Amino acid sequence: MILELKQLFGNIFEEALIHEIAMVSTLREVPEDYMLIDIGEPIKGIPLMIGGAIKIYRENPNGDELLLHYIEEGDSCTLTYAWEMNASKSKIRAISELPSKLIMIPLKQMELWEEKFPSWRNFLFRSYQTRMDELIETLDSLAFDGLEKRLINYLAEKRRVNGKNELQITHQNIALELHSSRVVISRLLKKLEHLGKIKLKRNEILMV
DNA sequence: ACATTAATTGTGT
DNA sequence: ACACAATTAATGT
Repeated sequence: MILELKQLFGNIFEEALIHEIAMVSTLREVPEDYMLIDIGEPIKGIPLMIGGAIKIYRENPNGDELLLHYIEEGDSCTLTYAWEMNASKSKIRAISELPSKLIMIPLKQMELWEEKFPSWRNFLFRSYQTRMDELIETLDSLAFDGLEKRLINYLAEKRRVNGKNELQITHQNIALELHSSRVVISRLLKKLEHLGKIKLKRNEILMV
């Protein structure tokens, strides 16, 4: 685990911190499509992403979900940290998009580190900031963009995260993640296909 | 190989 | 949004 930590965080964290992290944390590897935490579950710790990608969802009381953003290697889920203080129940759902590797840090240690290691405070702060920026971005998109633009963004982001042009996904799934309906997504995708932006197959979308 | 069923996608109203 | 048709994949016999 020290190896992975040094690789990704060697420049950010001091040696002593890396060792402390390695002492108290556990390395987890999860397959694709694995739910790491669901809404309402108690938060056990904060993840440091080593590899892969995780989708973060929000859900309303009716059970409608909405994809908020991804976290990727080098990221942490600082949102969790922000509200872990008061309520220790998760307000989000996290599902792996790819097979992923992550280090789970128990909550207890983290407060100590804030005092002890400036680099840790820094990391939290920076991570927090980028996360907020991302959230604002998706919020803007929700508020001001039409569904078509959101769909295009979604596809582009998915291609980037997966690193390939063939996206294995059903229209129904896209509809759920964007909080739309299947029919609407199908129609928009068809339109995009006619525009030559994508090619549609069953269970797969080819980005051009 | 064939029939049946379920899941996914396309289209009209 | 709803209903239905068409297509494709999965499963059993």
